[in-house]
Amino acid sequence: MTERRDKRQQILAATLRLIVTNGLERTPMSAVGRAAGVGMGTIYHYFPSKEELINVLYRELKAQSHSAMLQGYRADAPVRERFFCIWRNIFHLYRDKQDLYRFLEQYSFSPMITPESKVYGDSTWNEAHRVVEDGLTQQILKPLPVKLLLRIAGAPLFNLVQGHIAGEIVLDEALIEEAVTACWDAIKR
Amino acid sequence: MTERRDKRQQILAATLRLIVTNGLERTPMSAVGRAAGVGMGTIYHYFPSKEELINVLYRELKAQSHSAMLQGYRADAPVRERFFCIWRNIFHLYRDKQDLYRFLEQYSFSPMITPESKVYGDSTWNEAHRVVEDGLTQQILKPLPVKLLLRIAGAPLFNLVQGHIAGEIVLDEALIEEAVTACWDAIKR
Amino acid sequence: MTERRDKRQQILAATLRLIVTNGLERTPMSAVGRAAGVGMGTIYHYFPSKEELINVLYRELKAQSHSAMLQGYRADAPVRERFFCIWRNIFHLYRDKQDLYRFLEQYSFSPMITPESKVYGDSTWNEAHRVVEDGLTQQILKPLPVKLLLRIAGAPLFNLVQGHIAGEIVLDEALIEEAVTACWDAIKR
Amino acid sequence: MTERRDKRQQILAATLRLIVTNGLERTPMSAVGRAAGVGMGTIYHYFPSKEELINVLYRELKAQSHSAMLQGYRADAPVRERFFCIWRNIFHLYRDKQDLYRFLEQYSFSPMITPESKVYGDSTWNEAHRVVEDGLTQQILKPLPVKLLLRIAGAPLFNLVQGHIAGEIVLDEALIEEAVTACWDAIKR
DNA sequence: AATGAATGAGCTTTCATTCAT
DNA sequence: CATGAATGAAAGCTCATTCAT
Repeated sequence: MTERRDKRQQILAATLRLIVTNGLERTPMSAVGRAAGVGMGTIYHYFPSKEELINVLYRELKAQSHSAMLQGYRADAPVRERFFCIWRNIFHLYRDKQDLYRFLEQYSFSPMITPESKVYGDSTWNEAHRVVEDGLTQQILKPLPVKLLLRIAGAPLFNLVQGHIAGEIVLDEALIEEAVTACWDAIKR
Repeated sequence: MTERRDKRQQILAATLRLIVTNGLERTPMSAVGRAAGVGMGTIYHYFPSKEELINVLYRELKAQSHSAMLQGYRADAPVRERFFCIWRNIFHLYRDKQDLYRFLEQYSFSPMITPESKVYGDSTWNEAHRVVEDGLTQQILKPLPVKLLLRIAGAPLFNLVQGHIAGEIVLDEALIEEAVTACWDAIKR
Repeated sequence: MTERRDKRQQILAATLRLIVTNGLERTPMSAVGRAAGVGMGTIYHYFPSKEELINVLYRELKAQSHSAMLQGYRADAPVRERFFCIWRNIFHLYRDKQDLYRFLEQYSFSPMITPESKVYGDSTWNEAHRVVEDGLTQQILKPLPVKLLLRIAGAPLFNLVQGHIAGEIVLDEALIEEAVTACWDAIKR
Repeated sequence: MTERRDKRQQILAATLRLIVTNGLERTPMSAVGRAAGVGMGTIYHYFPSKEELINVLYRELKAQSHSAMLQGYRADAPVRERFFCIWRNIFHLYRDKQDLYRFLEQYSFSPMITPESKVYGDSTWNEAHRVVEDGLTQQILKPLPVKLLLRIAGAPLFNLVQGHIAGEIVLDEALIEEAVTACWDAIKR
């Protein structure tokens, strides 16, 4: 039983590693098997196809983002504090788990990710969504569509980590604080 | 010959169309030929390989962004006005040429785009870079690294158009104005 | 598994047969697969590329020549007898395994045969080399460089089999005896 | 008119050069055109196909061999002298025109050379044939089939030049003399 | 006569998936 | 459960040949 989960996890971990390194189409299933230390056919016991393997990986990473996002989160705190908590968490997550970040960055919009997975992925943002709604209700934020506010404030999360990976900037605690503040400033009244 | 340029342009146009529709790896060269109305081998008269074709396309689209970006731009205008001009232009461009937008969105970080092409693309931002520098000098903007400011204010350009394409929001003139304002608010003092 | 070696051998045999019949460049890998009774992809389990397949074949045939060459060979026999033994063996081998002969004849100097394979092949001549050296030491042979003597005496091995295949001459035992004598006469004092 | 012959010759020369360097199948007609300084289509004014081009080249080189072979040849000289003259000439020719040598070595038995060309090529040896016949009549040579004698004595012509090109031996005048003697010894009574 | 852009059949090679062991 | 040899469709690319100019 733990064996089973182990193999499954090994396969997922190997897939993530290989894909961010070599790209989706340059990662044959045989290479995944080799890197995971299992036979190629074994992968097909856990995942019916490469596409499904990728989609499962996508959803697991999204779930990981989701729980990381809510570390130390208190639903009863003021809007601004909740916003800062989530944004900080995401910055830390992406900065520290670059494989996760790179995968989501590159494949979130790939045709290989099915609409179902995308919908699932969107739900990751449920809590952020709620924060923004509350901010609107309390008239703390600009009176614009929620989706718009979320995108405006959320976009830099990806973009800045990219700058970090590229070596353009160094996302230390101080800079993350400035960045979150900027995100907040963008949408606050 | 205009003929010559025609064929080249037909190939590039067909490539763009097919790739944003089906994805890079599901766009065989034979399909490009068919869609462009030329023989498959003809593509190889104009581009030495699929990789180079993609990179040329990338660079041409970047160049297109660059010139669109500076429509109606006056270098002697105040910083805020220059910022608004560029940001508005990009929003319009991406919103109205969704193929261009989608391509850059999906493949800017693909391993198929060479580092040379990426560097080429970066120069597109020269003018935006200058605007931010001027803003810093005049103490209009937050005292943070230029690269950071650019990424914070630039990230929504992509992200919002995505929302527009997904049908989540409608990027009309009013909303673009709000969005540019939000971008500005994120980095202004 | 004997299975494994079987498939490998089937592929090599089919390759040899097809190449001597149709030529290297008119032998697609698909035809090799068909003739060997295996799928085309299977060939690539055993050989990483067409080039390597050809080189392996080349080396195996060279090794076959090598062992055939020393049938009934006695290293303590007189130089002349050792020379006759080796030369007779080669004549017989080439005459009776024309595919082997034709392959070596046509592709020994093809750019597809790598220098490494060529070096490997050369060692086949070690024993002949030794015979000639002994002949020089014993002053039975003309006082010329070993390499020169070997080439002078060795050249007809290929050329006569060619005449046999072309139907110009019939390499029966009597004629082989004459031919070996002629080779010997060419280099003896 | 001379123009015409010039272009034709340029094409043949370029073909020879490219083919011995890169191999027959890695020498596209476009490369021939480029190297010959003519358009690709022009080649087809002079030669109906690549195959015919190669065959014409083969026959021209054979003709060149033929005339080189008879330099200073006197049909009324003694057999031994005539033999030495022809053999010496061939050695010199091959040694000094290595492109010619390499081409004949590699492609004489290629399936691309038509039977007609091969027959033509064989006629190159007419005079050598006559010498051997005379040698037989005068009972100077071993009583064996002419074809056999020719091959035994002729084989080293190719093989030794190969050693020269490979750097194993240096075919200077002295060594050529020894080699011709060895060829003669092989077939003389 | 001379050109070289255009063509597409055919090549080598890859890889998701199956299945006998 | 686990394996990995076997498969063959499909990819990128080459090049002999044609033909409009």
